[in-house]
Amino acid sequence: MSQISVTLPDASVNEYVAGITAGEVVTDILGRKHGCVAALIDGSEKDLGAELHEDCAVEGILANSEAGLHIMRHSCAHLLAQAVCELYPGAKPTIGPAIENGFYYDFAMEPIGEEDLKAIEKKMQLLARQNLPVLREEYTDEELLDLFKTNEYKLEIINDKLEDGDASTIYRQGDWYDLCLGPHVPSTAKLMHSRLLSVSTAYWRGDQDRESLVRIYGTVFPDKHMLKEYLQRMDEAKKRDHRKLGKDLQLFHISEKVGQGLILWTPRGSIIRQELQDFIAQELKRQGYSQVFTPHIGKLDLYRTSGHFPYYQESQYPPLVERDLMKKLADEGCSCSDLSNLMNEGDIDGYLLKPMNCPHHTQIYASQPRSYRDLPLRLAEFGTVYRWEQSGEISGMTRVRGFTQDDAHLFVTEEQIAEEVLGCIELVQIIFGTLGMDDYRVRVGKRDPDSSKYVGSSEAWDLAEEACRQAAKSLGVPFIEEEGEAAFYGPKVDFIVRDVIGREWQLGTVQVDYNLPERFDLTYQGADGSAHRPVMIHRAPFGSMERFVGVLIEHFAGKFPTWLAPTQVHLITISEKQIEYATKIAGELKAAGIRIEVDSSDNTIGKKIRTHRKMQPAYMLILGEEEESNGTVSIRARSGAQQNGVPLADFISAIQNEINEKTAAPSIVSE
RNA sequence: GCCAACGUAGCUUAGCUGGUAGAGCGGCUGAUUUGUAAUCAGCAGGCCGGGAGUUCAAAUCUCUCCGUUGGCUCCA
Repeated sequence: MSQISVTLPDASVNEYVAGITAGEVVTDILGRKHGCVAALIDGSEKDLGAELHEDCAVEGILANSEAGLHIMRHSCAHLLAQAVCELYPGAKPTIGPAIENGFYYDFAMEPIGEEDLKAIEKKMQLLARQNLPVLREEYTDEELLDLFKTNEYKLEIINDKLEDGDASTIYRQGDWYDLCLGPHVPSTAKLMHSRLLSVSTAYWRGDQDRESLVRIYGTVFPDKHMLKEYLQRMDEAKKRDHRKLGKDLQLFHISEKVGQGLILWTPRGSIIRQELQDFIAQELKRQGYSQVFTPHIGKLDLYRTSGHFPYYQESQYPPLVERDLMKKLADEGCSCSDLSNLMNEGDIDGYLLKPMNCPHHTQIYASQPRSYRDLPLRLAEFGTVYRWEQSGEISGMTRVRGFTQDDAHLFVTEEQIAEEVLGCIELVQIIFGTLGMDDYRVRVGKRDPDSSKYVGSSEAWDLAEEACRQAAKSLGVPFIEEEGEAAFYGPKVDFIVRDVIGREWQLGTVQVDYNLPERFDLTYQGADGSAHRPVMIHRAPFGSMERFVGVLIEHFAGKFPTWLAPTQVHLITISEKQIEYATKIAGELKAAGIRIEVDSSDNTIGKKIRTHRKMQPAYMLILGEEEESNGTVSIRARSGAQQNGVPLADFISAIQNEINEKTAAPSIVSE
């Protein structure tokens, strides 16, 4: 019997009999309770059951490693499919990959509800307990086609693979098997700690025109404890949902009567927005921006010139057409599609709710002759724009149909691009830094080389993409470049943050645009006396006020830093005897510019604290006999920590300092 | 837009297979004057998302529209 040399993770080499399995090697080096679900053989992931016939390097993949979790999730998707197939004999499994934090599996079957998940879960547990070995089996193409002959989805996958010349294998557990490349855990017993999370639907192969399938999401962990911890974390996350907190803290409201995706900022939410706007306006002043204001609508022709009208018609509110013209067209028997054609051709004009601010800003630029000495010209506006988002996409404040961008357009010379893009990016960093948002990623969006939706010359695109890449590089944080993520008019640098449920939102964005200046024929006179074309930079550090505040609510879990808190200090009297004292203190705080609320009701102190905690003021001041006779206040922090007997003047100067410094969390009371 | 689930007072919710609504919180009114996460009592709030249908009878069944949620698709 021949021997093979197996290199171990510590670089030592062991001799084994050829044909030994990876699992046996792992057991040999780590012991029986090795906690591995698969193995790396010469760097590629394989089953523990894989036989070794040649010299190689072997390393166990621990269940609680990233790679190990991924394999478990994938295996658990199989377990789910097995359970579903046993419970619903008509169900046809399609695909079921591991995803971040879990897995899903899509089935062609009759719709099921959340309540059905329990039974499936139970079945999975049962199958896990049976400790079914998960076996890899190889078949010829013909055999594979035969094995899956009743499942047209699997057949489609197999046929695609055959076209690509790829071989495939199946994995078997008990009587059930699935087409899969693996690797998988050695037995279903590794999948005891799973949980099904939700059921929804998805299209076969993500194609709207194809069948819709039942998708079941779930997750799995190596032990009970990790599963519990994960579920608790998800639970916590749900409590932070800005849609819930927005209601509880009275920050915004969406009325069916006003319309889907249209945010009504209530007084408390408006304070946050206003503070943020003031903050950014201050930075803009420092960076040499000019404030402008432009109307909410513009002529269709403006957007024909900019290209937005033809490019993004399906995501715009329909144009407004003059009443008399409408009537005339109607009398002439003009149909809706005729009208649409007339508008497309430019034969009739109308007005559009602005989907962007840039076209308006180009007209401010063009309002007078510009010299190179005027550049860069930086025009800033909190501009409200309207986009007809698909109804199913609308959600809370993060995906809406009307929103206000903290927009600006910089008109620059080509030489100024790099520096100005950098300035924009720094602005984003200042904002994110101040708010303690450090969990973001940066993406340089480039054009998709295979698509024709882009405008402008290829040379201009190359230059612009390079400017964005350089700017992103200078950030000192990792960034990725993604093809196909550019706007139709130019490349961009996006700042993407995650919400508590793990969804990603694009917030800040900086975009280089060679296109609009061309389309609007914008020029400036150079030092050489001839006309040159400026370049436009679009940038919005928050992205939109709605989305930003939505994400911010979740980021702070409603516990805003003092400078943003809708009410900063709540005054709580112990009894009616202190009403006068509370009124006096309230007056002084207000005079100091602090946002307060006074509760002098006859509720018990416990009740009042309970009630006011919910609104998350930065501080509560407790006012009783003791405070009144000493002329002091007792400060209660959100945590419950308290500092008694503080002179009011001391508190005022401390909180003012905290507000001016935009301290990330209230910190006057030491814990 | 597509698929699915859901929609009962301001909020959270009870109401089984049809017999026209119950509660807690909040609100208001009293009593109470309180030292740190719910003082007691009383009162007022509902066209059960809108509309249509089936039925002697609909919050409960059917259809349709609106909205919400979870996904899919999309996101200048």
